[in-house]
Amino acid sequence: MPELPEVETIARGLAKRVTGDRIESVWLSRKPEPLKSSAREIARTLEGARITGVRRVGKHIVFDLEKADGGPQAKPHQWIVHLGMTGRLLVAAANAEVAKHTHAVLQLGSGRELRFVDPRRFGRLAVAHRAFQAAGSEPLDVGFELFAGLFRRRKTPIKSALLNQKLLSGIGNIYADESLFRAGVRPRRRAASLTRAQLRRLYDALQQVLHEAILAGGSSVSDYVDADGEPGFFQFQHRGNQRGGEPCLVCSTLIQRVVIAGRSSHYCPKCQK
DNA sequence: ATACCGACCTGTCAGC
DNA sequence: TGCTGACAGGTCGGTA
Repeated sequence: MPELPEVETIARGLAKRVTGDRIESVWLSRKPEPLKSSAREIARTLEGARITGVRRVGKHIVFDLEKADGGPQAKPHQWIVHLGMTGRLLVAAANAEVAKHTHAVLQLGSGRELRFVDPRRFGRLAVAHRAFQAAGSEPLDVGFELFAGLFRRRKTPIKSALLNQKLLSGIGNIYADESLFRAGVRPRRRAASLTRAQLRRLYDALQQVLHEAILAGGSSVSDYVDADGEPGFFQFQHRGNQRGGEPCLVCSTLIQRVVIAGRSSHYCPKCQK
């Protein structure tokens, strides 16, 4: 589900709830484990650590950890969570029912639990011991010149380029379509064929869309925390991303649905060139 | 080196 | 009600 604005919202919510808490113990499910690091390595890193912060890097959630052993010079420890399509992180009372498809449970010093639930198992857990970095540029930090340079001489459709995490980290199907709609650019256009003016519009649209979505709390982040507090359910207004066959909200032309790089893509044939 | 495409999983929903 | 097939906001590895 989650793209940059959703992950940002989730990370902020978690930061508020678990920063300062200590991880007493860790349970990881057997089965085909959705782990990038070994279960032993994850457990060893997390157990006994204090969570000093939670932040977003690309589509990853990074928990910064402090271990009792190291002084200020100690190497960093981080728990990295990628939610995939259906992953969720829940802060729950220890006695709350454990949801189906729960793959990890962290018992916290506060008596609560941090749980990772992921029905489809596209999510990934890992630990990192050096500053974790995304593969591509951070969409909210990248300047226009760098942004434009990413697409130079690239023959792939602009939609594919936007989804390529090695170029920009954090954009997914929804926000790619939405920013292309606002910029008036068809998703199949070869990336290198965009004019400078179109790149400018795409850049501005992307910034605008991401900021709006973060302000709205993500597109459809529903109850990512159960237990204590704010439900965090918002609906972001998509202008472009209607279903295929529905009329464009701007010009009433029927929205087309095509498949690009295996992902369904919606665009208005009249508004987008 | 680059770019498609299927595979990885489970759940949901429309249509019959 | 139950079955089938299409689809879901993501990534990876193999292949061309």
